[in-house]
Amino acid sequence: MQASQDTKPRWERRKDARPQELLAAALHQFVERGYAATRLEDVARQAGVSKGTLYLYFTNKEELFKAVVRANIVATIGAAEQAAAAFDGASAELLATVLMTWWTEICATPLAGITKLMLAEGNNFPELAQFYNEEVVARGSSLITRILARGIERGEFRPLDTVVMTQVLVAPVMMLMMWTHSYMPTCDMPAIAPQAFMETFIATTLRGLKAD
Amino acid sequence: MQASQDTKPRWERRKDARPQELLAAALHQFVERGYAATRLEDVARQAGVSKGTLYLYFTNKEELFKAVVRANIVATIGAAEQAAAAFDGASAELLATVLMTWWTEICATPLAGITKLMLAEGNNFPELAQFYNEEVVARGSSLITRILARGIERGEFRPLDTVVMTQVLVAPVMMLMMWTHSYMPTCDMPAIAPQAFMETFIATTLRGLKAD
Amino acid sequence: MQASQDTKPRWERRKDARPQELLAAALHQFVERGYAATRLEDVARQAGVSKGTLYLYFTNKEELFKAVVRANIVATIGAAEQAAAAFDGASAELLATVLMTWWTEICATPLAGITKLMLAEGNNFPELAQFYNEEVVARGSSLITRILARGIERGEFRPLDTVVMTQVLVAPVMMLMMWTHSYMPTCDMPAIAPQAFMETFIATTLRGLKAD
Amino acid sequence: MQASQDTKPRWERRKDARPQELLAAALHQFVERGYAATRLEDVARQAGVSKGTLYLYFTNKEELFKAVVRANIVATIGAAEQAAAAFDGASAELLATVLMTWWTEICATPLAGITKLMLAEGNNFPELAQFYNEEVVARGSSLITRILARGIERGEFRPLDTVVMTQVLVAPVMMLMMWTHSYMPTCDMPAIAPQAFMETFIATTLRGLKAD
DNA sequence: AATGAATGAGGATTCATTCAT
DNA sequence: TATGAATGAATCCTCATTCAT
Repeated sequence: MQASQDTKPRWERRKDARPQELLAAALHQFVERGYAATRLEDVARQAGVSKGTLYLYFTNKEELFKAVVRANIVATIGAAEQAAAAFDGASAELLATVLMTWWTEICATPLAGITKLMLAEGNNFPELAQFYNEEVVARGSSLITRILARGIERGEFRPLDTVVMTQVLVAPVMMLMMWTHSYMPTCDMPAIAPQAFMETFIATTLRGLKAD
Repeated sequence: MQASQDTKPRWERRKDARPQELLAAALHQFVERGYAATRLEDVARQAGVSKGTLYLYFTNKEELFKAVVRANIVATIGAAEQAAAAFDGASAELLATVLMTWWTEICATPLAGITKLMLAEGNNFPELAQFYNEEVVARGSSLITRILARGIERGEFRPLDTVVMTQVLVAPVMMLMMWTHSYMPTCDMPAIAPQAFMETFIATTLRGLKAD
Repeated sequence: MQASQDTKPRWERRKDARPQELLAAALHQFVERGYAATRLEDVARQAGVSKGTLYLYFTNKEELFKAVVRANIVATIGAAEQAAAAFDGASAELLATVLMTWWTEICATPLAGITKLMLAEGNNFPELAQFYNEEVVARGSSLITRILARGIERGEFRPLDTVVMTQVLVAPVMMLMMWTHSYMPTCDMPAIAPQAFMETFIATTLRGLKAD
Repeated sequence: MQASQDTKPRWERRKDARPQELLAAALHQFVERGYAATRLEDVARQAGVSKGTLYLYFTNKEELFKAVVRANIVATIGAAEQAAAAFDGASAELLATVLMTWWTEICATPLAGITKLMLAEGNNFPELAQFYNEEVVARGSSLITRILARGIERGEFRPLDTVVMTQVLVAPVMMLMMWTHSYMPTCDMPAIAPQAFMETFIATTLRGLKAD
């Protein structure tokens, strides 16, 4: 319990790392199995602690899941919001940056599995769906919508319905995440190449948005 | 339960109708809840029978699910295969017909929920995934691939990699089904208009395929 | 099922034969699986009738079992009792005859499986055990006891405790039946030869009983 | 639940004792009811725990049964094997010791009920039958066969077929166990006296085996 | 803070028995 | 008589959650 300057005994450093380890294990299991099928015992085992310990840090399964989302996705969105607010250059560049950040930080990482999970199981867990909507979907969408508005306002983008355009931008990427985390890649169909998909998608979209 | 002029005793009409009623109820529940979360008791209740009755018609949950797929999706694919084999006109028309059939018979009906379910839970039920791959994905993909080859052979379509092109055709539609059956439509984001999506998609694609 | 010269219409002959067919099927299943593990549906199927039909002839599983015992074992005991009552010769011959009848009619037939079944499951079905005791064990034992008494009375057998001697006679044979119907014969141990066992057993016993 | 001087907290003592308590309860239930008819809930209740607790210690019913056999019968056989290997005296004495150990450790205890159970239900549970054959029947038989061979080799026993003789030795004892655990002892027939049976059996057999 | 033993509600499946036809 | 569809109680097993230590 006593604070100390880096000279902490190993078990204490351990204690500080615990939540991180638990969240990492939980992310892995949720992505691997889905929400309902994830057993907290497996999460605990993977983190090297007992099942009971999990409950010292997280009230229940639902809160554990929310914490995973907060620690990873929400944090990333927050950072993006701040970066966007501070950004001073061309809106096209800003948009490209935000989309590529989404790609590199989330889509191309195991975190994409969370998006797939929400699409897949959201109906069965309304509370989770609502949480995810508020903390992730709404904030993320709104960030993009605001960038679009900024571009239009500054005469960089053609005038268009920013909300609809946000959808047009968001949907394909979500679908790509879904796809890469379903069993489909395993099956006979030759794989979709996500990297190429994203690059083409962003390039095309920015061209289409350009004023004149 | 409704009276009818059928000469059979009500009891026997019942027996004939049972499998249909059970399959309908099962489809509804599977689409509503997903595979794992569907309780057979709920399926039975919705069909107006007891739990045990289900087992008179279907060996277990897995077979029930397969039966739902066979009775609906596989049957539709079979019909499409036959129609395609008998078709004599332009390949573009054939392709458009097959895609629109897919749309009207499956995507635009509750059956789309089955596709979503497989994408969502296929990883957790490998046996189901294999079945679905063989009976649905492989057959469906192969049908489209053959139509593309037919078009190229007849000089109607530009020469292209038919397998990759099949993916390009299939993936967006599967994604659309996924989307319409996730909780996302419920959320703040304005809905995607599937009908418009499909029409645009087909028109664009056919234009892109045309030779010259 | 085969035609015959019987004047009755086929379905009516069928009706008369039904109980026999059902009892035969039930015997087969009970011996094969044991009492608890026998499913009435299998009995019905083997007899070529529906499950419901079984209940037209037998109130329930228990009564079906009792009927099997009555139709086979009890009937045999009854015949033996009458034969014994009518018999006029040497007690040793009578005893040998009774034991050999037991052997040929029961031990060496599938009926031995019923004895095994009672030994194996009697504890779980007290009502059945009591029935079997009264109708089979008590009557059978008492028949042998009376033969022993007759032999002693007529000076043919040494005086001895007839009840204990009955046990000595009965137990090994029951054991033999048990043995031949357990899974043990399947296992590595070389098989016991029941025929030789019985012949030796009877010969030895009669020698041992002889007066002087 | 009883207080004790053990320094461990009651809770931990409990944990150590649990498997034993569960095995004891399981043995009791299996012997009482047979394998199929034993409900795991009853085992749990008798051990004073809930259904779920059982599954903390044993994967499923089958493994629970195997554990009962291992902890009791297999262990006893192992001890007998070692004792036999270390034994240095007359083969007749060794054989008598082994048979009497079998008697006192198993036949005369509730464990005999396991033998009865296997004879009674082995046919319905092939996996269990195989396990029991390998771990108990084969090892036990082989132990006796080796003792017979030792006696013959050392000129103590008449030359004879050791495998057949093993059967002659084993069968009656198994039958005795069967008998004492069937409902038969409850019935009208005067009881077999197992103790006397075994003593006579061993004495007679050893006499018969003696060379010259 | 950490443990891990214990719980018990919940769901898939089986089968003796009933009953409308 | 005969059918066979329907029932529902019974049982195995799982897993989120609790709590004594």
